[in-house]
Amino acid sequence: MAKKKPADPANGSAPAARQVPMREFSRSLPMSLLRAREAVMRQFRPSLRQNGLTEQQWRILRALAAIDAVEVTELARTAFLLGPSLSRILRDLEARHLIERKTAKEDQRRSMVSISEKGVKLMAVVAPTSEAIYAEITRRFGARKLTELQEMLGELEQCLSGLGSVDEAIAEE
Amino acid sequence: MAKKKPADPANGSAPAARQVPMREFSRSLPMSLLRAREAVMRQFRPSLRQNGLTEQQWRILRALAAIDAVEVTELARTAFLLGPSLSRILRDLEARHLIERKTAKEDQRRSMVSISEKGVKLMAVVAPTSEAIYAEITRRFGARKLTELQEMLGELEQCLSGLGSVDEAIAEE
DNA sequence: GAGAGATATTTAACATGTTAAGTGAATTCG
DNA sequence: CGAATTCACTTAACATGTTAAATATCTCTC
Repeated sequence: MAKKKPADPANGSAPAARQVPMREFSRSLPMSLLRAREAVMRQFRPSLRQNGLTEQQWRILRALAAIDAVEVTELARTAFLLGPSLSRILRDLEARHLIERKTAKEDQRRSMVSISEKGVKLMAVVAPTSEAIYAEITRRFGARKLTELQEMLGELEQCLSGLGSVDEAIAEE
Repeated sequence: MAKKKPADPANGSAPAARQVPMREFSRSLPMSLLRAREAVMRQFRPSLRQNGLTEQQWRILRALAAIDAVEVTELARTAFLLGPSLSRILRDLEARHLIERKTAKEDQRRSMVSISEKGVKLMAVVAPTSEAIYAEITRRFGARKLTELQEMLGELEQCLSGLGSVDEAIAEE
Protein backbone atom coordinates (compact mmCIF):
# COMPACT_ATOMS: atom_id res chain seq x y z
CA MET A 1 0.00 0.00 0.00
CA ALA A 2 2.35 2.61 -1.21
CA LYS A 3 -0.14 4.60 -3.20
CA LYS A 4 -1.05 8.04 -2.06
CA LYS A 5 -4.48 9.45 -2.34
CA PRO A 6 -4.07 12.29 -4.78
CA ALA A 7 -6.76 14.49 -3.38
CA ASP A 8 -7.47 15.93 0.02
CA PRO A 9 -6.75 19.51 -0.93
CA ALA A 10 -6.08 21.00 2.47
CA ASN A 11 -7.87 18.93 5.01
CA GLY A 12 -8.68 21.92 7.16
CA SER A 13 -10.62 24.25 4.97
CA ALA A 14 -11.80 22.31 1.94
CA PRO A 15 -13.31 23.75 -1.22
CA ALA A 16 -16.47 24.57 0.69
CA ALA A 17 -19.03 23.38 -1.76
CA ARG A 18 -22.39 24.44 -0.47
CA GLN A 19 -21.37 26.07 2.73
CA VAL A 20 -23.91 26.71 5.42
CA PRO A 21 -22.42 29.20 7.85
CA MET A 22 -21.37 27.31 10.95
CA ARG A 23 -18.44 26.86 13.21
CA GLU A 24 -15.90 24.52 11.91
CA PHE A 25 -17.21 21.15 12.81
CA SER A 26 -14.17 19.56 14.35
CA ARG A 27 -13.78 22.38 16.85
CA SER A 28 -17.20 22.14 18.40
CA LEU A 29 -17.33 21.51 22.09
CA PRO A 30 -19.29 18.25 21.85
CA MET A 31 -16.70 16.88 19.45
CA SER A 32 -13.82 17.93 21.67
CA LEU A 33 -15.41 16.23 24.63
CA LEU A 34 -16.24 13.13 22.64
CA ARG A 35 -12.75 12.74 21.26
CA ALA A 36 -11.11 13.36 24.60
CA ARG A 37 -13.28 10.84 26.31
CA GLU A 38 -12.71 8.28 23.63
CA ALA A 39 -8.96 8.78 23.88
CA VAL A 40 -9.18 8.05 27.58
CA MET A 41 -11.53 5.10 27.35
CA ARG A 42 -9.47 3.51 24.63
CA GLN A 43 -6.86 2.99 27.32
CA PHE A 44 -9.18 1.17 29.67
CA ARG A 45 -11.33 -0.91 27.39
CA PRO A 46 -8.83 -3.69 26.58
CA SER A 47 -8.19 -4.46 30.21
CA LEU A 48 -11.88 -4.44 31.04
CA ARG A 49 -12.67 -6.57 28.07
CA GLN A 50 -10.10 -9.13 29.11
CA ASN A 51 -12.07 -9.53 32.29
CA GLY A 52 -15.38 -9.81 30.52
CA LEU A 53 -16.60 -6.38 31.51
CA THR A 54 -17.89 -3.49 29.50
CA GLU A 55 -17.31 0.08 30.48
CA GLN A 56 -20.80 0.41 31.89
CA GLN A 57 -20.70 -2.84 33.80
CA TRP A 58 -17.48 -1.68 35.39
CA ARG A 59 -19.10 1.63 36.31
CA ILE A 60 -21.85 -0.22 38.10
CA LEU A 61 -19.49 -2.46 40.03
CA ARG A 62 -17.43 0.53 41.08
CA ALA A 63 -20.50 2.38 42.19
CA LEU A 64 -21.63 -0.61 44.21
CA ALA A 65 -18.24 -1.26 45.78
CA ALA A 66 -18.44 1.87 47.88
CA ILE A 67 -21.78 1.15 49.50
CA ASP A 68 -23.75 -1.59 51.09
CA ALA A 69 -26.85 -1.49 48.92
CA VAL A 70 -28.73 1.01 46.77
CA GLU A 71 -32.00 1.29 44.99
CA VAL A 72 -31.90 1.12 41.24
CA THR A 73 -32.82 4.75 40.70
CA GLU A 74 -30.04 5.96 42.94
CA LEU A 75 -27.60 3.63 41.22
CA ALA A 76 -28.63 4.99 37.86
CA ARG A 77 -27.74 8.47 39.05
CA THR A 78 -24.41 7.38 40.49
CA ALA A 79 -23.31 5.32 37.52
CA PHE A 80 -24.77 7.89 35.13
CA LEU A 81 -26.86 5.40 33.24
CA LEU A 82 -30.43 5.65 32.05
CA GLY A 83 -33.00 3.41 33.65
CA PRO A 84 -33.50 1.07 30.73
CA SER A 85 -29.78 0.53 30.23
CA LEU A 86 -29.28 -0.12 33.89
CA SER A 87 -32.20 -2.50 33.99
CA ARG A 88 -30.71 -4.64 31.24
CA ILE A 89 -27.22 -4.60 32.66
CA LEU A 90 -28.40 -5.54 36.14
CA ARG A 91 -30.27 -8.48 34.69
CA ASP A 92 -27.04 -9.63 33.09
CA LEU A 93 -24.82 -8.99 36.11
CA GLU A 94 -27.26 -10.82 38.34
CA ALA A 95 -27.27 -13.80 36.00
CA ARG A 96 -23.48 -13.82 36.28
CA HIS A 97 -23.77 -13.61 40.06
CA LEU A 98 -21.71 -10.44 40.21
CA ILE A 99 -24.48 -8.58 42.00
CA GLU A 100 -27.44 -9.42 44.21
CA ARG A 101 -30.92 -8.01 44.35
CA LYS A 102 -33.72 -8.09 46.83
CA THR A 103 -36.88 -6.07 47.00
CA ALA A 104 -37.11 -3.62 49.87
CA LYS A 105 -39.40 -4.67 52.68
CA GLU A 106 -40.98 -1.32 53.30
CA ASP A 107 -41.64 -0.56 49.64
CA GLN A 108 -42.19 -3.46 47.31
CA ARG A 109 -41.52 -1.26 44.31
CA ARG A 110 -37.94 -0.64 45.28
CA SER A 111 -35.19 -3.12 44.56
CA MET A 112 -32.00 -2.99 46.60
CA VAL A 113 -28.85 -3.83 44.67
CA SER A 114 -25.52 -4.85 46.13
CA ILE A 115 -22.27 -6.31 44.88
CA SER A 116 -21.69 -10.00 45.54
CA GLU A 117 -18.60 -11.73 46.85
CA LYS A 118 -17.81 -12.83 43.34
CA GLY A 119 -18.20 -9.24 42.22
CA VAL A 120 -15.78 -8.05 44.87
CA LYS A 121 -13.26 -10.62 43.80
CA LEU A 122 -13.54 -9.57 40.18
CA MET A 123 -12.99 -5.97 41.18
CA ALA A 124 -9.90 -6.97 43.08
CA VAL A 125 -8.55 -8.45 39.87
CA VAL A 126 -9.38 -5.50 37.64
CA ALA A 127 -8.71 -2.58 39.96
CA PRO A 128 -4.90 -2.71 40.03
CA THR A 129 -4.54 -2.54 36.26
CA SER A 130 -7.21 0.10 36.07
CA GLU A 131 -5.47 2.21 38.66
CA ALA A 132 -2.16 1.76 36.94
CA ILE A 133 -3.60 2.99 33.68
CA TYR A 134 -5.11 5.96 35.41
CA ALA A 135 -1.79 6.72 37.03
CA GLU A 136 -0.05 6.58 33.68
CA ILE A 137 -2.58 8.96 32.17
CA THR A 138 -2.09 11.30 35.07
CA ARG A 139 1.64 11.15 34.63
CA ARG A 140 1.48 11.89 30.94
CA PHE A 141 -0.97 14.73 31.17
CA GLY A 142 0.22 16.15 34.44
CA ALA A 143 -1.51 15.82 37.76
CA ARG A 144 -2.08 19.51 38.23
CA LYS A 145 -3.41 19.98 34.75
CA LEU A 146 -5.69 17.03 35.23
CA THR A 147 -7.19 18.55 38.34
CA GLU A 148 -7.63 21.82 36.52
CA LEU A 149 -9.35 20.10 33.63
CA GLN A 150 -11.74 18.30 35.93
CA GLU A 151 -12.61 21.53 37.64
CA MET A 152 -13.46 23.16 34.36
CA LEU A 153 -15.56 20.20 33.34
CA GLY A 154 -17.41 20.45 36.61
CA GLU A 155 -18.05 24.12 36.09
CA LEU A 156 -19.30 23.53 32.59
CA GLU A 157 -21.68 20.91 33.85
CA GLN A 158 -22.75 23.26 36.59
CA CYS A 159 -23.50 26.24 34.41
CA LEU A 160 -25.61 24.16 32.06
CA SER A 161 -27.51 22.20 34.66
CA GLY A 162 -29.37 24.99 36.37
CA LEU A 163 -32.76 26.19 35.36
CA GLY A 164 -34.26 24.90 32.17
CA SER A 165 -32.53 24.30 28.92
CA VAL A 166 -30.61 26.78 26.89
CA ASP A 167 -33.22 26.23 24.26
CA GLU A 168 -35.89 27.83 26.38
CA ALA A 169 -33.76 30.85 27.14
CA ILE A 170 -33.36 31.34 23.42
CA ALA A 171 -37.01 30.89 22.59
CA GLU A 172 -37.74 33.77 24.96
CA GLU A 173 -36.65 36.51 22.66
CA MET B 1 5.30 1.84 37.69
CA ALA B 2 3.69 3.32 40.73
CA LYS B 3 3.35 0.87 43.56
CA LYS B 4 2.06 3.57 45.79
CA LYS B 5 -1.52 2.69 46.47
CA PRO B 6 -2.98 5.51 48.53
CA ALA B 7 -5.59 3.09 49.79
CA ASP B 8 -7.84 6.05 50.35
CA PRO B 9 -9.50 4.80 53.50
CA ALA B 10 -11.62 7.87 53.99
CA ASN B 11 -13.30 7.90 50.67
CA GLY B 12 -15.21 11.04 51.28
CA SER B 13 -18.51 9.42 52.02
CA ALA B 14 -20.50 6.23 52.10
CA PRO B 15 -20.37 3.51 54.74
CA ALA B 16 -17.76 1.74 52.65
CA ALA B 17 -18.97 -1.81 52.90
CA ARG B 18 -16.44 -4.02 51.15
CA GLN B 19 -14.14 -1.39 49.87
CA VAL B 20 -11.73 -2.15 47.07
CA PRO B 21 -9.15 0.62 47.10
CA MET B 22 -9.88 2.93 44.20
CA ARG B 23 -10.35 6.54 43.40
CA GLU B 24 -13.73 7.83 44.22
CA PHE B 25 -15.80 6.82 41.32
CA SER B 26 -17.57 10.06 40.53
CA ARG B 27 -14.29 11.94 40.24
CA SER B 28 -12.75 9.77 37.57
CA LEU B 29 -11.80 11.47 34.36
CA PRO B 30 -14.02 9.36 32.11
CA MET B 31 -17.00 10.22 34.28
CA SER B 32 -16.18 13.91 34.27
CA LEU B 33 -15.93 13.90 30.51
CA LEU B 34 -19.09 11.88 30.13
CA ARG B 35 -21.13 14.12 32.36
CA ALA B 36 -19.84 17.29 30.79
CA ARG B 37 -20.59 16.07 27.33
CA GLU B 38 -24.02 14.93 28.31
CA ALA B 39 -24.75 18.33 29.86
CA VAL B 40 -23.83 19.95 26.57
CA MET B 41 -25.66 17.53 24.31
CA ARG B 42 -28.76 17.76 26.41
CA GLN B 43 -29.03 21.31 25.12
CA PHE B 44 -28.88 20.34 21.48
CA ARG B 45 -30.85 17.13 21.31
CA PRO B 46 -34.37 18.59 21.51
CA SER B 47 -33.81 20.91 18.59
CA LEU B 48 -32.23 18.18 16.50
CA ARG B 49 -34.96 15.76 17.37
CA GLN B 50 -37.59 18.25 16.29
CA ASN B 51 -36.01 18.14 12.88
CA GLY B 52 -35.86 14.37 12.78
CA LEU B 53 -32.12 14.18 13.29
CA THR B 54 -30.02 12.32 15.78
CA GLU B 55 -26.78 13.67 17.08
CA GLN B 56 -24.76 11.43 14.78
CA GLN B 57 -26.81 12.17 11.70
CA TRP B 58 -26.27 15.85 12.36
CA ARG B 59 -22.54 15.27 12.70
CA ILE B 60 -22.50 13.64 9.30
CA LEU B 61 -24.43 16.42 7.61
CA ARG B 62 -22.14 19.00 9.15
CA ALA B 63 -19.09 17.13 8.03
CA LEU B 64 -20.48 16.90 4.51
CA ALA B 65 -21.52 20.53 4.31
CA ALA B 66 -17.95 21.74 4.22
CA ILE B 67 -16.82 19.65 1.30
CA ASP B 68 -17.87 18.46 -2.09
CA ALA B 69 -17.61 14.72 -1.60
CA VAL B 70 -15.70 12.28 0.59
CA GLU B 71 -15.07 8.62 0.80
CA VAL B 72 -16.75 6.77 3.63
CA THR B 73 -13.55 6.06 5.52
CA GLU B 74 -12.55 9.71 5.52
CA LEU B 75 -16.04 10.69 6.60
CA ALA B 76 -15.85 8.24 9.46
CA ARG B 77 -12.71 9.94 10.65
CA THR B 78 -14.18 13.41 10.33
CA ALA B 79 -17.50 12.66 11.99
CA PHE B 80 -15.75 10.43 14.53
CA LEU B 81 -17.94 7.44 13.89
CA LEU B 82 -17.00 3.82 13.51
CA GLY B 83 -17.43 2.22 10.14
CA PRO B 84 -20.41 0.05 10.97
CA SER B 85 -22.30 2.92 12.57
CA LEU B 86 -21.60 5.17 9.63
CA SER B 87 -22.62 2.48 7.19
CA ARG B 88 -26.03 2.14 8.79
CA ILE B 89 -26.59 5.86 9.11
CA LEU B 90 -25.63 6.52 5.51
CA ARG B 91 -28.10 3.89 4.37
CA ASP B 92 -30.79 5.73 6.30
CA LEU B 93 -29.79 9.22 5.19
CA GLU B 94 -29.65 8.07 1.60
CA ALA B 95 -33.13 6.60 1.86
CA ARG B 96 -34.31 9.98 3.13
CA HIS B 97 -32.54 11.69 0.24
CA LEU B 98 -30.45 13.84 2.54
CA ILE B 99 -27.21 12.56 1.03
CA GLU B 100 -26.08 11.07 -2.26
CA ARG B 101 -23.67 8.30 -3.00
CA LYS B 102 -21.80 7.15 -6.05
CA THR B 103 -18.97 4.74 -6.39
CA ALA B 104 -15.69 6.25 -7.44
CA LYS B 105 -14.70 5.60 -11.02
CA GLU B 106 -11.06 4.85 -10.45
CA ASP B 107 -11.68 2.52 -7.51
CA GLN B 108 -14.91 0.60 -7.39
CA ARG B 109 -14.46 -0.13 -3.73
CA ARG B 110 -14.68 3.49 -2.73
CA SER B 111 -17.98 5.24 -2.38
CA MET B 112 -18.12 9.02 -2.61
CA VAL B 113 -20.64 10.65 -0.32
CA SER B 114 -22.04 14.14 -0.64
CA ILE B 115 -24.85 16.14 0.86
CA SER B 116 -27.97 16.60 -1.29
CA GLU B 117 -29.95 19.74 -1.97
CA LYS B 118 -32.53 18.53 0.49
CA GLY B 119 -29.80 17.98 3.02
CA VAL B 120 -28.52 21.51 2.54
CA LYS B 121 -31.99 22.88 3.07
CA LEU B 122 -32.43 20.89 6.24
CA MET B 123 -29.15 22.23 7.52
CA ALA B 124 -30.28 25.74 6.79
CA VAL B 125 -33.26 25.12 9.03
CA VAL B 126 -31.35 23.56 11.90
CA ALA B 127 -28.16 25.59 11.88
CA PRO B 128 -29.51 28.88 13.27
CA THR B 129 -30.98 27.31 16.38
CA SER B 130 -27.92 25.17 16.82
CA GLU B 131 -25.65 28.18 16.58
CA ALA B 132 -27.83 30.12 19.01
CA ILE B 133 -27.58 27.33 21.55
CA TYR B 134 -23.85 27.21 21.13
CA ALA B 135 -23.66 30.96 21.61
CA GLU B 136 -25.68 30.74 24.79
CA ILE B 137 -23.42 28.02 26.15
CA THR B 138 -20.42 30.14 25.31
CA ARG B 139 -21.97 33.12 27.05
CA ARG B 140 -22.75 31.16 30.19
CA PHE B 141 -19.42 29.45 30.47
CA GLY B 142 -17.28 32.27 29.18
CA ALA B 143 -15.68 32.45 25.77
CA ARG B 144 -12.13 32.56 27.06
CA LYS B 145 -12.69 29.69 29.44
CA LEU B 146 -14.26 27.69 26.67
CA THR B 147 -11.23 28.14 24.49
CA GLU B 148 -9.00 27.16 27.36
CA LEU B 149 -11.06 24.04 28.00
CA GLN B 150 -10.90 22.99 24.39
CA GLU B 151 -7.15 23.44 24.38
CA MET B 152 -6.80 21.20 27.38
CA LEU B 153 -9.02 18.60 25.82
CA GLY B 154 -6.90 18.70 22.70
CA GLU B 155 -3.75 18.24 24.72
CA LEU B 156 -5.24 15.34 26.58
CA GLU B 157 -6.18 13.69 23.35
CA GLN B 158 -2.74 14.39 22.02
CA CYS B 159 -0.81 12.95 24.90
CA LEU B 160 -2.81 9.72 24.80
CA SER B 161 -2.83 9.24 21.07
CA GLY B 162 0.84 8.73 20.43
CA LEU B 163 2.41 5.34 20.18
CA GLY B 164 0.69 2.36 21.67
CA SER B 165 -1.66 2.18 24.55
CA VAL B 166 -0.98 3.07 28.11
CA ASP B 167 -1.61 -0.56 28.82
CA GLU B 168 1.48 -1.63 26.95
CA ALA B 169 3.65 0.87 28.74
CA ILE B 170 2.47 -0.64 31.99
CA ALA B 171 2.94 -4.23 30.94
CA GLU B 172 6.57 -3.41 30.22
CA GLU B 173 7.89 -3.86 33.68
C1' DG C 1 -2.19 -13.16 -15.40
C1' DA C 2 -3.54 -16.10 -11.59
C1' DG C 3 -3.36 -16.17 -6.86
C1' DA C 4 -1.92 -14.15 -2.32
C1' DG C 5 -2.47 -10.31 0.27
C1' DA C 6 -4.20 -5.56 1.15
C1' DT C 7 -8.06 -2.25 1.18
C1' DA C 8 -12.94 -0.16 1.39
C1' DT C 9 -17.19 -1.07 2.78
C1' DT C 10 -20.87 -3.77 4.58
C1' DT C 11 -23.13 -7.28 7.47
C1' DA C 12 -23.61 -9.70 11.74
C1' DA C 13 -24.12 -10.00 16.61
C1' DC C 14 -24.33 -8.26 20.91
C1' DA C 15 -24.37 -4.23 24.34
C1' DT C 16 -25.84 0.33 25.32
C1' DG C 17 -28.28 5.07 24.43
C1' DT C 18 -32.74 7.03 24.08
C1' DT C 19 -37.62 7.82 24.28
C1' DA C 20 -42.16 5.94 25.02
C1' DA C 21 -45.18 2.79 27.00
C1' DG C 22 -46.29 -0.84 30.35
C1' DT C 23 -46.67 -3.01 35.10
C1' DG C 24 -47.28 -3.25 39.73
C1' DA C 25 -47.06 -1.00 44.17
C1' DA C 26 -47.57 3.09 47.02
C1' DT C 27 -49.83 7.63 47.89
C1' DT C 28 -53.28 11.15 47.50
C1' DC C 29 -57.71 12.79 47.96
C1' DG C 30 -62.62 13.03 47.46
C1' DC D 1 -62.76 3.21 51.36
C1' DG D 2 -61.60 3.56 46.35
C1' DA D 3 -60.56 5.72 42.08
C1' DA D 4 -56.97 8.68 40.36
C1' DT D 5 -52.40 9.77 40.56
C1' DT D 6 -47.71 9.16 41.43
C1' DC D 7 -43.71 6.33 41.80
C1' DA D 8 -40.02 2.55 40.91
C1' DC D 9 -38.84 -0.30 37.75
C1' DT D 10 -39.14 -2.96 33.45
C1' DT D 11 -40.18 -3.76 28.45
C1' DA D 12 -40.40 -2.30 23.92
C1' DA D 13 -38.57 -0.29 19.84
C1' DC D 14 -35.33 1.91 17.37
C1' DA D 15 -30.51 4.03 16.76
C1' DT D 16 -25.74 3.75 17.76
C1' DG D 17 -21.23 1.68 19.86
C1' DT D 18 -18.16 -2.09 19.36
C1' DT D 19 -15.78 -6.06 17.67
C1' DA D 20 -15.49 -9.76 14.35
C1' DA D 21 -16.41 -11.64 10.01
C1' DA D 22 -17.91 -11.32 5.23
C1' DT D 23 -17.67 -9.14 0.40
C1' DA D 24 -15.98 -7.05 -3.18
C1' DT D 25 -12.27 -4.80 -5.30
C1' DC D 26 -7.70 -3.62 -5.97
C1' DT D 27 -2.48 -4.36 -5.87
C1' DC D 28 1.44 -6.83 -6.00
C1' DT D 29 4.30 -10.61 -6.91
C1' DC D 30 5.87 -14.57 -9.22
